[in-house]
Amino acid sequence: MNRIESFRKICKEQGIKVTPQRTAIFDALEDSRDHPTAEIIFQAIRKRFPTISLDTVYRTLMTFVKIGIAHVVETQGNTKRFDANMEIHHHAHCLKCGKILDFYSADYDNLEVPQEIRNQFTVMDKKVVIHGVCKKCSQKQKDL
Amino acid sequence: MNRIESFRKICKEQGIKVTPQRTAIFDALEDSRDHPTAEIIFQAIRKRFPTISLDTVYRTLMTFVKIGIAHVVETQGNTKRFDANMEIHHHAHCLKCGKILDFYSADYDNLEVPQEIRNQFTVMDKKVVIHGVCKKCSQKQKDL
DNA sequence: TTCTTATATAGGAATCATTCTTATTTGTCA
DNA sequence: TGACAAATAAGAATGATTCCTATATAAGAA
Ligand SMILES: [Mn+2]
Ligand SMILES: [Mn+2]
Ligand SMILES: [Zn+2]
Ligand SMILES: [Zn+2]
Repeated sequence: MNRIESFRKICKEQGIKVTPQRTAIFDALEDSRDHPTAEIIFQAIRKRFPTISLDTVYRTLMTFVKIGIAHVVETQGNTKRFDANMEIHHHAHCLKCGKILDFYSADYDNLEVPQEIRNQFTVMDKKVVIHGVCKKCSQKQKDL
Repeated sequence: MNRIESFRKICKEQGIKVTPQRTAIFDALEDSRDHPTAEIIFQAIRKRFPTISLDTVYRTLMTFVKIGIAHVVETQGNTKRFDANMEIHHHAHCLKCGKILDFYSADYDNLEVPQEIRNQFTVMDKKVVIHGVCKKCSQKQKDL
């Protein structure tokens, strides 16, 4: 079963329609491993889909989050960024250029949520976020 | 040395002026343990400081981040939230009401950043973010 | 204390991100 | 092949943040 077939299946299961827009947005999101914004997805799709509206992109991405095939990434910024990588993983953010890198760590995954929190929250997700400056940006700083 | 004296000292060290606006904003941020937005700080200060501008609040909060006396909180949302709690700690977010709870965990703090990331990033900060639904919001759901 | 000047602020306009409204179109299923 | 609920396009509206610039002021020098 290829990507598109599996997407159709998920839509069926969730009772939402398989539209060309949704398919294109899903495709674009899966293709990019770099946590794109709605605007970036919009621009990417526009080439082959000149009448698509930015609103549809936002709406669709949030639909994907609701049905569990995408995540909104935690950021300090004012722009939502989306992630189609649904494996358990963690993020390293560059505070200069905004790049977000995925990484995997069994140690991190196995951390227990403290009892104190489990008493007060129904936990759905747990993620480690690392802030720093990437190599490229450090280099740029030195060059000045 | 009280809060205001220590704030004056930090400003001196960082070479920025001690203005009544900055003092009031710092005070308001320290008073709130609930990760307020710039708008909330603005409204709180406005009472005693009727001419303060929202722009000053934003600018000042970002100055505090730059000189290391505040953090921008990681969120999925489109509004910046600020944190004057500079101790090492972690966050639990309620996805329904947006509440952000601090928590402390030596286990979390002691996690090593993977070599893979240290090779590519100068790490400045590491934080665990837990997503879930708080008690109050779960209750509300049931009541419907 | 007074003067000087680099910084900071107020206020409003501008910009960017996101959501809403409504008329139209289109998957889906009988 | 319809019927109809759901989805989309387009543009307006809203919300968050930043920019512009004239004015005010903190802080060090005299
Ligand atoms: Mn990711
Ligand atoms: Mn906190
Ligand atoms: Zn970078
Ligand atoms: Zn809640």
